[in-house]
Amino acid sequence: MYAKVIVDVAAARTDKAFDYLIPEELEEMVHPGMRVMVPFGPRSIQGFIWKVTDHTELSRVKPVKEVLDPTPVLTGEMLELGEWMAEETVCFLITAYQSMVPSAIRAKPKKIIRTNVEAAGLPEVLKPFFDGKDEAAWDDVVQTKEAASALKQMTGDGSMTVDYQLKDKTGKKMIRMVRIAGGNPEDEYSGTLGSKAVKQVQVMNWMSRHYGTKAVSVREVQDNLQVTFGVLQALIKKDFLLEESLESYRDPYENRIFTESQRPLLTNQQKEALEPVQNAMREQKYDPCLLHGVTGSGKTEVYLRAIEEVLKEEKEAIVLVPEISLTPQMVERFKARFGSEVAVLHSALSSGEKYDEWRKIHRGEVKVAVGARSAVFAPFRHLGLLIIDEEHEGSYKQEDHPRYHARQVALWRGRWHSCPVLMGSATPSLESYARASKNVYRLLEMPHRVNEAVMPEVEVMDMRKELKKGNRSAFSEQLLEKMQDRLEKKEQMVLFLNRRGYSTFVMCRSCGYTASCPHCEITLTYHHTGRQLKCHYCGYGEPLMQTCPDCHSEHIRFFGTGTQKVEEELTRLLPDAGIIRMDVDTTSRKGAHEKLLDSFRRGEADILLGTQMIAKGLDFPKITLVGVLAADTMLHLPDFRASERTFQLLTQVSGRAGRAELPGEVVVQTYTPEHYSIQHAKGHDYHSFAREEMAQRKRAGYPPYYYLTLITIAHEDAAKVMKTAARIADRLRKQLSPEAGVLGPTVSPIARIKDRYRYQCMIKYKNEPELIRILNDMNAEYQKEMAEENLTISIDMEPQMFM
DNA sequence: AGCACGCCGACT
DNA sequence: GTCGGCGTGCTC
Repeated sequence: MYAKVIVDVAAARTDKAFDYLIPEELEEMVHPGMRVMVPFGPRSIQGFIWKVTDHTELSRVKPVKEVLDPTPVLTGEMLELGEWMAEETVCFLITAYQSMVPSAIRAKPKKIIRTNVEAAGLPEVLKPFFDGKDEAAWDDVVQTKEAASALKQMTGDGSMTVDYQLKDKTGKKMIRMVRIAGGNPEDEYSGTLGSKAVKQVQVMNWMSRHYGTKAVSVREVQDNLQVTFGVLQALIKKDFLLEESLESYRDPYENRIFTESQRPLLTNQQKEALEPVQNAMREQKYDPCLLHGVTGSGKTEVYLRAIEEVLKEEKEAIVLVPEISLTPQMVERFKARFGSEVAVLHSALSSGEKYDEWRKIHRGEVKVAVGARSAVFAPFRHLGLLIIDEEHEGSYKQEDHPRYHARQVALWRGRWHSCPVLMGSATPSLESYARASKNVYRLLEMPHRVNEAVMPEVEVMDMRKELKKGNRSAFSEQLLEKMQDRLEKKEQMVLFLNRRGYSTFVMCRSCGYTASCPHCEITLTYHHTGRQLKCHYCGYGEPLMQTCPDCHSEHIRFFGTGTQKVEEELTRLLPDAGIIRMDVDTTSRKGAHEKLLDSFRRGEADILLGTQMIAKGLDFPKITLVGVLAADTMLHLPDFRASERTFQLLTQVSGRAGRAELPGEVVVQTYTPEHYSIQHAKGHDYHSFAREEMAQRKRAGYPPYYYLTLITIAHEDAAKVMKTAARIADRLRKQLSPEAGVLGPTVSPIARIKDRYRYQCMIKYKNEPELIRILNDMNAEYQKEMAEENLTISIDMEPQMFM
């Protein structure tokens, strides 16, 4: 028998299956999807068994060295899904498979040197590394040239051998347990143990009374009886107790009690939305559904009810949530309803925690997986439902290889398992909305808020007028008045500004010099903490200059406004207000996010000021005012989705106001109040916005009318990038059908990142069956240049970002 | 991606 | 005459 193995080397030339002989004694236990160690050239590497066959075309194959898993880590479904992903996203097969398993199981083999000579016979330079043992770590030895060359000589004449030792990168967590040895515990141990061993008698009596012969964790015994481990050790030594270890999970939510609140009654529109999903589930039918429900219409409850149905059918469900709305509040709702049936996959978990959650799913110990993008690969075998909350979110698209879109993967899995896929949003992406309009997806509408709550009043402030009045602050007069009003009433408010830092750019007023990153074609942002200018792309930072480096004038001024500057202005304008600022700079520490929100919930501050991350899912009853300080920050980005994103953002943000009894109010400040995305957001009118935006897309030839593929070429040498980009564009124009449009090459919106110049080409097409093949051929042709000259050509099918 | 093989310059 | 530089090519 032979195994076709996909080896763990992400390179074009190794992007295929390699054949290995399965030794007879392993034949029974080898299955596709397991990880194996295989010899590969002079080294030993990891790989996935892709297929098992009884023949090979090759005359000489090496045998599989070691099987790493007792059961496959990749199911048959995953193996096939990976093939599809590799094809669709133009990535290596191994890259696709790697993205489907937790990083913890990608153990890196450690190189070990074993010496076959006596310590005395070792060269002086090598002696310290062995130090009495016959093993040393390869990485340590090759640090110095002398040792490395001595090593080379020793391995050359066979007096040393190099081995690969697989060490578990993240071990399973073990709990130390003890149990009473022998068949029957006694009633009273003071006789058997003697009266001197008071503590030991106490332990034995307590254990026999409470646990009989069952195992107890050492921790529990210690906590309950206030004894040290020494006491237990003595008992183990005397064979009164047996020591055991139990494999356990790291539970990030341990010590937290989730109380099931009263299950709310469904509204009629919720029932109507739920019904087709339940039907599809019962009929075991693939059925993609787009749930368009306004903010506050109770989409989450629909999800929860649909999952209840899945569990009744003894099937499993995946719930995808955007990373930033995967808050403890969100998790709590699922944990409260489904308890220990839920696994949570979250980027903030440690790699060990992620591994544990993954294993619970893999072993079938849980039935529901809630998580961000990568949770779409949860290794369930009997999926009954996939849910994608906030379906329109761009973060469902992975921005590095493999550049998959979780929505596409979810639909693929839904088809595989013949089950419904429920995509929910208050502001569906136009791609999905267009598909729903063409009945490719089933459209489910929930146009009303629960409890008849009214949509908040949205007021649009023209900041141009404020400027004319001489108001140069970040707040319009009206907004400031309303804020003062809320402070007096002791109500809470949220201020939203999609820009962190202090100011967008720093300019010299005398000569017009602007501070920009020396490595990227981007202006530096001033951060007040540390008085530094920072690049948000490569992390470069420098202290703020006192005088202009060009003309030496002292007229350095800040332009644009970031969260830090607004915070400063707020403390000046409203000195009595308590302010909490939330952005990547204040929430980078683990748990900081939650802490800030808790504090706001408890009413310890009046104003929550933040970026993107506060736009979603926060549900605080006392918020009666939401201010969007600069609605057009994202409107003028070089991205055809700019209007859509602005509309989505404004709608999400206004959804924060007035969710409970108190009516909410929204103030949107902008320099372009007439823009349709702002006007329709004001009117809470998704359909009109969609109609107008669709017309725009049609006119300009963008999705959903056309598909896009973005090709970005980057290199240190600007001339080389230009030349290569032009050659690629020519090539594509020749090979693609005349209907396909090739735009460019043009300079990328960010012309240089980390000292590399960037050009891009865009392909627009409707139907181009040969595209994938053509792109793969192109990759193959440039592969040499990419490997040798550090040229990168990245292919992004249906990109979400154009930077 | 590694890693070895192999062919040229500056040292004992 | 050797060590070691990194170009070239392969890995079942």
